[in-house]
Amino acid sequence: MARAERGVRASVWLVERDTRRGARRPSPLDRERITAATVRLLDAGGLDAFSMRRLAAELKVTAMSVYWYVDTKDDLLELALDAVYGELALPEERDADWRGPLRALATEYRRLLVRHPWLPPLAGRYLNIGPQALVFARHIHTVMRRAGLPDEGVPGAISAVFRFVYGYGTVEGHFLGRVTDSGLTPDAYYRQVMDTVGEHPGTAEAVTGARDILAARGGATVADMLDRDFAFALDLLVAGIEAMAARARQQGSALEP
Amino acid sequence: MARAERGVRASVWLVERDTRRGARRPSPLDRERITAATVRLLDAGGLDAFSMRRLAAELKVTAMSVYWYVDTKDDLLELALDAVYGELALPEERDADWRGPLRALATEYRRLLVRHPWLPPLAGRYLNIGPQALVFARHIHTVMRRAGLPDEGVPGAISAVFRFVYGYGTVEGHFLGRVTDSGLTPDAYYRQVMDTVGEHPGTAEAVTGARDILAARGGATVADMLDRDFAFALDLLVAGIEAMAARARQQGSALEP
DNA sequence: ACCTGAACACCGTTCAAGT
DNA sequence: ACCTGAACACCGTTCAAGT
Repeated sequence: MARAERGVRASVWLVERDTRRGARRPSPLDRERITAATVRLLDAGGLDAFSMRRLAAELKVTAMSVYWYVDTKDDLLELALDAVYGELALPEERDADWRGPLRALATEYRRLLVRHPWLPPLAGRYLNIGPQALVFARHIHTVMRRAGLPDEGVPGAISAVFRFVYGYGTVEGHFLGRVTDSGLTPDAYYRQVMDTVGEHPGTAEAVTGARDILAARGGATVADMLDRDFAFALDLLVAGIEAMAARARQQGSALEP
Repeated sequence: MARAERGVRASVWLVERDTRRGARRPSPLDRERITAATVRLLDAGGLDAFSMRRLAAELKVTAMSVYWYVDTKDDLLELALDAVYGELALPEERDADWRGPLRALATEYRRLLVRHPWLPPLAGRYLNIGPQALVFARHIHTVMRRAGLPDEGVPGAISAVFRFVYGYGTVEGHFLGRVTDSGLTPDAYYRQVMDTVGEHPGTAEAVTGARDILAARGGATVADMLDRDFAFALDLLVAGIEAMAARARQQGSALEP
């Protein structure tokens, strides 16, 4: 594999690739196949359980063969990271309004993060400049620029929405992962954690509030709660964008003679 | 160390502790000292570089001594996680308005995440029911309940604000970590990444937009940009909360005769 | 009660060697 | 051009043994 010679090695996506693959024989290995196997293993076992050796075993190959196609484990994870961005169903770019597409992007991103709980740590770790990530970023920019915000406000508004979704999806994904590990239903697991926390002297006080909230919501499932909170937060963010856009319009017109 | 006998082992904070420490002699080891050393090592080298063996070396003790005080590495990380929540300077709870305290909590949390870039992955991984985390959570609830939102909206609004801060601080912390690794100033690093990305065929197109944004902001430093975007997002969120509260008031009065 | 040493089953990665 | 095997310097954790 060609190696970057100079400067900071910032990402897989910034090193030239040899074009030497002549498909000279049907090798079981290439970057796509390796990346796909990586995603499969990450989905099945999570980030901690993933190793180059396990990947090699999955590909029925010796541990070191993979290193012909990839410089380091980090590079491989960066490839897997970008690959799953390709799963996002992106809305039509020509939509007139910004609200619908923005909600669609946020919802898709949330689903992606929950489906691949290993994604958030990687998305935080690397530069996210792979082709699929860039397409996603472009969509986000296009949509947010249509919201009527001042230009300087666009990056902040994007952060408000998509850092929120990132955080929300991260925590939700971990929660559901623990649920799976426990072998219980989400609701049974939630109740069990609440009970355990409630029994413990140091933490009991903290749950009484949570219990009240739960009761006030009238027997909704955990999944319902997660959906409702997400929806409310998204409504709040859309309302916030509208308010900031209105504020900018007012200030703009106040400056005119 | 006493072990949890039944149920899902969900957290260090849910196992009874023996009260057998009689301070019978000035041992160099106890939970606090071990936790403090863990935080020190995590701050210095990050999560990946941290190991039980390195920690033991730092404490001038054999690798396995630590296991007398702590069941697993996970438990230790959970202790470190909660310990740093104790660094948060929390606002007075009796403040009349909610806006100031909410901004203060968000800003403090952002600073904490950036100061300890190993914190986000751990905060995502564990249950966050340590004593310090609970104090923080109680402050958040108290403040948000004063914003005039309907009760069912409070969890969603908390998510909107603090999942955003979580995501923002995570990415910011990683960025500044890469800056430190590069040995460059934040601005030089940022320029270098932009240049490298701009030179690369696959990614070049993506930066032209970013360059324009940068130019439109008129020579601000990277640190300024991060602060401004965060401030704008926080304004947006406060405006969103106000809008949702107003909406609830309207619907409430519309229902009256 | 607290600490140690040896051992087990793993890691990522390098490097020389095979075909 | 692609794949292998042996080796290096690590991991977290168990377990029997020391004081």
